[in-house]
Amino acid sequence: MDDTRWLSAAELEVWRTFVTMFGALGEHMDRQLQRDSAMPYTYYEILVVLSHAPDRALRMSELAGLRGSSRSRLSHAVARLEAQGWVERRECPTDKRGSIAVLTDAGFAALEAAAPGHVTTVREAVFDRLTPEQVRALGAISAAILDGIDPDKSLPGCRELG
Amino acid sequence: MDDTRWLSAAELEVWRTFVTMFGALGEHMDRQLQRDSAMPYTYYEILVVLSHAPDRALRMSELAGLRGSSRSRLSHAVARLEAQGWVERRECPTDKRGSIAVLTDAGFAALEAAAPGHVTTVREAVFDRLTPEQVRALGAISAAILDGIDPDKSLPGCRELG
DNA sequence: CGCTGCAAGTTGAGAGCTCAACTAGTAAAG
DNA sequence: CTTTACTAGTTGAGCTCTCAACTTGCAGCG
Repeated sequence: MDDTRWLSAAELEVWRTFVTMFGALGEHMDRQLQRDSAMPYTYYEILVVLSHAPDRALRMSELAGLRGSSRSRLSHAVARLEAQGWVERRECPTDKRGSIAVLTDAGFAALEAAAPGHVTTVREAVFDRLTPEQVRALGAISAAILDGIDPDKSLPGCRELG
Repeated sequence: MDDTRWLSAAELEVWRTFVTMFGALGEHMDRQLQRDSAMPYTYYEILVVLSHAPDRALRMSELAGLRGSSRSRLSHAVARLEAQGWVERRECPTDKRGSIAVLTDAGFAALEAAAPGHVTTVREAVFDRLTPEQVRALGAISAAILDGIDPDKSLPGCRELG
């Protein structure tokens, strides 16, 4: 029954540190955006993705895919963003089921206002604290873990089939 | 106005990969525990900390400190765990304001039942995917980031003040 | 003792997320 | 053209978390 491969003491310590950092960093980022720009991190990310899209518009499902978010979550989020006037929903001309989310000027302005504070927080909390080597390592480690969870979501360069 | 130190292209890519991994891993861990053991990851962690404490008991504030959780959050969580019969609340004999959370036998049993699946998930998602060197790097990186966010929470070995 | 200030913990409202239905439209097969 | 299967997206209930009060008790000072 118990063929569980438990963690070694060293692994356990790494895991505990990692998990703690995980929670603290997420909270830190979220709190900064909430405080300074009145939006949760998730919504910031939606605005970012939309702002990079052609015409600042994307179909809901594409947006969900790019963000690694569920349809339901995105639907709730966009409803909220629409109520704030940062995003608009339009009908999709080629598929009547579809919905297209468009970043409004107000949304773009909100993003522009929020970005400096956010980036500064990222820099101070992460990049300023790591050596260039560690930054590279973090990228590789993240990609490896991501690849194991959901190969579809991993960035280009994955060459394994299992 | 704009003396923001923006991220370089390389940094941005690391950040995006990291954030995506962040979200995916959290969701992955949470879903596994929710599915197999009917508890969120946060609650699992509470049970773990309690199980390691002397007499499987801790004051609320100590528990909150060890878990890096807010008092409010812990209070809600323990209320839920108490309703499930996994934790009991007792009065603190030395401080009538205080409350002591105690892990029940049922709670311990639930933890024992949940642990193998959880550890296996951690191993498969993280440790099996990284080289020993990457594991060490991850520990160092996590500690460095954690240290920057809240020095109080960082593990022993922090020797900076400024 | 009687204040004032602070710490421990709880509570309730509100926000975001998940999960499981559900609506509506597309696509493929007969 | 109808039936069936599937996809896009939304909705509502329930859960956890945050934030801001609020209650209760401790501690120090007069």
